[in-house]
Amino acid sequence: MSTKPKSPARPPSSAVEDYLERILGLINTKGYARVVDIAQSLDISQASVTNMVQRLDAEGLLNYEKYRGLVLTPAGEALAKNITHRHELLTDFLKLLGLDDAVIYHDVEGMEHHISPPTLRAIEALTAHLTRQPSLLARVREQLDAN
Amino acid sequence: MSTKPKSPARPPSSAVEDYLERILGLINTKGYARVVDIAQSLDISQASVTNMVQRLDAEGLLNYEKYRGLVLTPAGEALAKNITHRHELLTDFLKLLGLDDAVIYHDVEGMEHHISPPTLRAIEALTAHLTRQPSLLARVREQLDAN
DNA sequence: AATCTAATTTAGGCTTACCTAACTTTATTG
DNA sequence: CAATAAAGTTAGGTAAGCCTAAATTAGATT
Ligand SMILES: [Mn+2]
Ligand SMILES: [Mn+2]
Ligand SMILES: [Mn+2]
Ligand SMILES: [Mn+2]
Repeated sequence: MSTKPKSPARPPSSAVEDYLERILGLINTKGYARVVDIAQSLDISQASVTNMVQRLDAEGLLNYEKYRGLVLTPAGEALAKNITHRHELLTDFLKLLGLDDAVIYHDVEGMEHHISPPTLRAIEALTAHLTRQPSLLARVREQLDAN
Repeated sequence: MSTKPKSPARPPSSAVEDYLERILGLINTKGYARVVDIAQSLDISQASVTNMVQRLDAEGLLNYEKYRGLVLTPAGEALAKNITHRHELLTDFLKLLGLDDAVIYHDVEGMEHHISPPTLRAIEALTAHLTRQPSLLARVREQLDAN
């Protein structure tokens, strides 16, 4: 059987992607993701996190037991890994250009939600090739530092 | 005297940037931007456009005369030119990678709102240098076409 | 000038995604 | 094991951005 389409199945919102990305990150580093952890990590109130977690449960992206905890479903984990991949690839690309880490983080956190698969693949390929062209990168950074 | 800060002066939302960008575009191509033009062009209802236009007037980004028309203020025009610049630069960059026009348009329309000045300058410099490296670009596109 | 039509505005609603304050449940600890 | 503290939930709100339907205004047509 195929996965059941809850509705027309809109693409996940930026907020949903950010929650899933962070939940996966917390699970990978702490072993679990409690409401209070997610709230601190995203700088959002616990009440808002509870609300979103219940919604993600209803949408089949995670299993949530009230007052207990949560685990990502296969669908939720797939989305989480996907957004994480976009985040990492964009970060790698911008690092090549010698940008400040804080700037990179801020911009990536927004842009990651608007990159389609073809664009992602293109930037991935470009990043790989640029890594083998330190001379070109050096010239780019040189021009940037000159202002 | 300086321009008056209406409030803490948050950065313009993506919606505000999209409206301003489109209004400037319509003025540049048709000479004017009526509510009905903006609505058609953004595929948003006329009622929503009226609402936003009144808000942009209140925020000092354009001057609106009810039932008549609108003109961008210097502040609104500056913002409009700025977002337009981000749009064009990102488009130029992605065009280098040989992506489909529709994909480029879609992704740029989202990403343009999340690019800080340093990142924009870096991509600008990279685009300039890549333009002089057709061989590298050819290799990148080659790898992309191979899947 | 009265009428018809296109453009615009207003009124009333909806959804997403956040908030604070108050309450409940679970975990810790003396 | 009762009391306190921490975590989580619920209730009630807000603001941005959108919508449709029902006025209203302006411009064009007879
Ligand atoms: Mn993000
Ligand atoms: Mn991210
Ligand atoms: Mn846009
Ligand atoms: Mn744009």
